[in-house]
Amino acid sequence: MATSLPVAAVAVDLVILTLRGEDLCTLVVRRGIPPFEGRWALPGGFVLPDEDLVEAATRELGEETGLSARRIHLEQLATYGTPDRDPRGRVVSVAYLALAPDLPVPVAGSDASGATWLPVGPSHEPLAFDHERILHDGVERARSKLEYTSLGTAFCAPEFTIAELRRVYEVVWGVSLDPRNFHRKVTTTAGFVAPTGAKTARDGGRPAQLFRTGEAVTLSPPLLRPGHHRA
Amino acid sequence: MATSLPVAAVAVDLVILTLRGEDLCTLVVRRGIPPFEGRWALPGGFVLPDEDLVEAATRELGEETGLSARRIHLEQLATYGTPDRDPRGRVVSVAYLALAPDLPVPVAGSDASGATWLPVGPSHEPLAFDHERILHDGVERARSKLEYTSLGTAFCAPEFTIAELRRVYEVVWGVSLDPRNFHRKVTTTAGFVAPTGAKTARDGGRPAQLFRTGEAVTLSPPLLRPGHHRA
DNA sequence: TCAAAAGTGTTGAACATACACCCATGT
DNA sequence: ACATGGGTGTATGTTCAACACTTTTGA
Repeated sequence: MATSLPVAAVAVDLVILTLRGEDLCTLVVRRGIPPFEGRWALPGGFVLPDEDLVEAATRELGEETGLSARRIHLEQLATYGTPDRDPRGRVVSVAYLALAPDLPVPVAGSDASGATWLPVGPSHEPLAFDHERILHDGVERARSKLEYTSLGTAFCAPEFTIAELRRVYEVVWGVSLDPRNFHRKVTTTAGFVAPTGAKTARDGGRPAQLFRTGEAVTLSPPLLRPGHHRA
Repeated sequence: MATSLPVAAVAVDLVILTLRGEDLCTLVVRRGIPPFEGRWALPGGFVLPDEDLVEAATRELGEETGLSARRIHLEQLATYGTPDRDPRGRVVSVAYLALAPDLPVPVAGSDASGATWLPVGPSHEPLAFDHERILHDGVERARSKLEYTSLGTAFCAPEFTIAELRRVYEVVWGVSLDPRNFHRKVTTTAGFVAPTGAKTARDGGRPAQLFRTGEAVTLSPPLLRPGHHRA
């Protein structure tokens, strides 16, 4: 290719969402070098010369969480390429969205002096670059996908109870759902969840059946109708 | 930025969808130069050094259709960056999806020896590069968005009748909808369409009210419940 | 007067929310 | 026994697909 063609550095950035306690959290790393030194940023890095985009995202995900991408839902979110978004030069960043079950405290990446789970909310300290916007888009995508797909199971451990799955929706949407109707809804929707046969009493009370993620399912009508649930 | 950072050319490609007769069509240009010389390809081009991505897409849209991006819905679709997707070198392409009303026959772009509206179907000659996949993703996105947003109006002229809007859904989804229930649904959904007060009899029979696009609306439940309609 | 398309009214079925009620376990 | 959460049954209200019917034009 001629050098006259316009070029840019291509990066991937990750919005990795998980549930911790009562909060929806995203993984952030402390920047150890300028620009934005000392600020939190989404994990990410440059795409290698012979690497596919999703490969680069998978690699970064593994480096940051220490886990293989198996079991972790990963999808392309959007691409951000405003000319001045990175003071070092033209960087086009392809953002990926990952949904993960509650993971151990992350290990620090090589170019970051620390990593943590940041609760997503109206008031966290602003992220570096345009990562605030990327995070916002990622959370919106997750909320929206939970509404009309069976993706909520991506936030759960390999085996989970219906109550644990329900908590996912309650935290992500900030609503309170009726346990009985929720149970009926997800267990009667073909392909949403698959019973393992096992039971657990880890949540107290009567032991609950354990389920695995079913096939990916599109819901019509959606699981939740906005405005029909208690905040 | 140091030259040691990985670089790629960044392009935008456009999936421009419109309705012509009974077909959903996409704009394609005949490639005048290698690679893939003589094959149909999606319109697109490289992003200029100081240009935002959406700016580049808007510019290409204007060059190809001769129309300003006003009135034409444009949204980012996805980004394609497999290392070998372009034989000339590493090209990362950000695809945009445009939905347009029936436009005049397009003008040929500067680097293309012809342009036409290609009916989207199971059997058209395959497009250049990975554009077949991009087109597929674009059509899927359009189908999906019609289901749970009021975006169908983007396929209509500035003023349209409910019957014309209904035809959009029937063609895009390949179904047959009840005119009376469809009418009720879109006219009673707040913000979907806004009456202009005018009437037209251009479709024959009793004159129909004319409407304009309303605010963008998210539908819950969706406009169509799969499996509830005739093919 | 007839054909064609717009638009309204109505009804039976499907579905969702709310909640009464019973089940199975730990303490 | 009782507290805790799991899970089923059921009534009441809403929404929807189907279609009978009226309205308004052109031929």
